[in-house]
Amino acid sequence: MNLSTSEENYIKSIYHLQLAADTSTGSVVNTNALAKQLNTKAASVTDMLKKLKTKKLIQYERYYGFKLNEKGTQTALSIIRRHRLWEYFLVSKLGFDWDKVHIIAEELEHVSSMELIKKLDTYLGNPKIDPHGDPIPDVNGRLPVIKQINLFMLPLKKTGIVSSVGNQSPQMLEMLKHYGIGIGSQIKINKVFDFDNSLEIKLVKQPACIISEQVAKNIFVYHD
Amino acid sequence: MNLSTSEENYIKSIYHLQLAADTSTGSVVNTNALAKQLNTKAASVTDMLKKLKTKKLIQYERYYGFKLNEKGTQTALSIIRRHRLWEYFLVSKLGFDWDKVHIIAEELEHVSSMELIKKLDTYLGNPKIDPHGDPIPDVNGRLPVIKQINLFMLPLKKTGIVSSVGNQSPQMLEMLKHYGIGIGSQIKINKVFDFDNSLEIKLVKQPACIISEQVAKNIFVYHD
DNA sequence: AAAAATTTTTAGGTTTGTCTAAATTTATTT
DNA sequence: AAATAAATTTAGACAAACCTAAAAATTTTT
Repeated sequence: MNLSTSEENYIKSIYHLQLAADTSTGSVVNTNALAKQLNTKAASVTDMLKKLKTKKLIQYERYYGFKLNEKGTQTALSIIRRHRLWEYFLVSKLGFDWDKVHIIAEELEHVSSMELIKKLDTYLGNPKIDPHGDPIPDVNGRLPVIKQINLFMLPLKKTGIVSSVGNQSPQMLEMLKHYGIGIGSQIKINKVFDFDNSLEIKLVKQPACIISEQVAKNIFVYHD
Repeated sequence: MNLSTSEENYIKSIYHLQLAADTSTGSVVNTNALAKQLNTKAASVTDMLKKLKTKKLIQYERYYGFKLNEKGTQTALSIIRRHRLWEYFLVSKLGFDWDKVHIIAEELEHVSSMELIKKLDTYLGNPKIDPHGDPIPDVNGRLPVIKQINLFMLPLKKTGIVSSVGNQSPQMLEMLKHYGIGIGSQIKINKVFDFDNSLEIKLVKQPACIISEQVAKNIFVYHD
């Protein structure tokens, strides 16, 4: 099934709105919300909904709302997979800051080669979490169960892999850069100082250093 | 200047046709040739030429042919730069075979972020030649003067960097994979056996090995 | 349960990039 | 230099994706 960039954007937005939606209403999305999300007008949304219905990607009854069916959901997950893998690439390989990658990944995600995504995934080491801490769906559209915890909760001497950072202000980025902490960094807690809850941490190939409780609480690690 | 994917493809094709054209005619391109190259019809080309003229990217007088002006040429070189950097990435980092990357790079080249290309270039080590042996324009649209020579011509004990391969048949790819030779490999000639002109070569982190004259003549190296 | 407000859809247009078919212009034969 | 052929352009249409404005359906208010 070959989808246009526009169709893909609609599918992705519907997916995100469904997730955010009240499940009690059956995760049905409404036209205005989608129009707002996509920065377009309600009339345009209706046009596209008709097309997505004929392509059998959504369930849609006019005036009654709409939602992705199984095929649509799988399509959305595949697009999200591409988006998040590219974000991971941009941050971990090209050295972009977290907050700059979304717009670029938004373009890259529409490059459709299966082979490309397969090889990119392998090259990146099959990451499970993107730089914002969101899970990356696997080839089969399955979302990994993320055992992401606050660095503060990591048991002493156990290795965690930095998966995301809560505060993405330039100040925080500067500090993390200084400590050499980035997405994917292997990190261990050597000691907790009870006085102020600061932590002595150890990163691979770097001397141990101390970070404040405040910093630690903004760092999330992947830990199995 | 924000160009659509279609406009970019036209600009790129005109550039390539101009290069291939007889310079005696002033490198002027004709409508049918462009239509054929772009897999479209002459009428569509005429439509687009009008638009590219109003955007001041080409010189165009109806019935008299057309060519890129300075602005158009710079635009073309920027697109070609993106294309070739992506091809380099796909081969050297993701492990694609040379002959599979063109179609994918054709999509990636339209992702427009300047920052992305700048960082990609740095990440790849500012390559000068793409996997097909074609030069990669620099940020300012200057084409590097390529000192690409046949491996056979590389002076004994001097290091060359593999830049391209003449024969891209699966058989050749298999053989190169076996020897661990790829684009970017650092290669040295230890010895030439006069008997059959076979070469003893040495690659970084690999034991010396011997390749036939026939193989050597299909390998091109960058050497300064 | 009417009236009012909101949401959604339809109707009819616009732009981009394409097309076919016909009309022009240029080039080549004879 | 006509006649013929080839290349190019115009004219008019079409699909995709968007728009505005008006109509229809639903929901909320009174």
